[in-house]
Amino acid sequence: MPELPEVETIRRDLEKQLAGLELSRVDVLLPKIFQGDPKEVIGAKVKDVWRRAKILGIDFGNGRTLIFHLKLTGQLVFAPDNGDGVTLGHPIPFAGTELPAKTTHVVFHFDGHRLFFNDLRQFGWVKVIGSDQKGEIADELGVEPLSKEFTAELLAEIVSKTKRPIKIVLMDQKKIAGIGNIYANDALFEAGIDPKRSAKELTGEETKRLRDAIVKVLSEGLKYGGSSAADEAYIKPSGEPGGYQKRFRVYQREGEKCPRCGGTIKRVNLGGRGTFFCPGCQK
DNA sequence: AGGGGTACCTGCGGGC
DNA sequence: TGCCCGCAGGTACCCC
Repeated sequence: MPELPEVETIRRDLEKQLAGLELSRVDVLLPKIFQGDPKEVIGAKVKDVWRRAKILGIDFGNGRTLIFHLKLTGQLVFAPDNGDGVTLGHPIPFAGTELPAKTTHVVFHFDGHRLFFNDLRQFGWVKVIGSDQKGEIADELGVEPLSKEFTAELLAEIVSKTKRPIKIVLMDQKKIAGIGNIYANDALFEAGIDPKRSAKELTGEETKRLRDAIVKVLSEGLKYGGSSAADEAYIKPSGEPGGYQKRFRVYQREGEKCPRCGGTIKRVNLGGRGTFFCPGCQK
């Protein structure tokens, strides 16, 4: 699922691919996922591609901005336009090689290229806003974990305010922005902390370890171009998968050996979500 | 106000 | 074989 490293990978690719291109046409195939008027961005040129938490934004020269949330199964695929549609060199999850596919909900036409928004589960969305409204989105979200503002002190302050399980807190976008299930599980393993622990009970030493672990796993996710595990939809705009799934520490590794102590990785349910950890070395 | 529960949606695995 | 049920999962929204 697209979390901070996946969305940032998409952003970096799209920034190069879309630079200076003019949007000539928008096909909205599933109206409920598109909010606002697509006509407001037609004829405008791409000015900037940005990310905040798991939200991706495309600023246009006319003062309008497209924002996307990929939720669980959203995909953005950028490919040269050969007329009616696009044939990819390799199949992508839930869409195959021919685009638009059944899961394609919006098609953005640029000079000689198309950007496809696909989403199997239809939880994701696209919205047209004024570029001056970007701040309203940012204000509702917590600290960016890969920014210099994300210090051990700030994390200590965040965890001190709630008794909820630490894993739930890591995934709370209003507190820390961009961490989802994959990186929450792996960061807690890296820090040696049990995901069920009450946030406010963490010691200063544990908070420091956790801060470093979050930065480490997110940076590693980014380095490998995100995570494209089995049954996950995420791919880069080119259609290529990421590589972090090969480096999962505990995520989706129930029953396997713990890479640190050799114990067995367990799965429990926390806040309705699959939670993976090693009882042997996460205390 | 923090926190718990539920809906949104589709494909798939398990059970019979 | 094939159908049906239940489940996964990020976030918004409702309610206590």
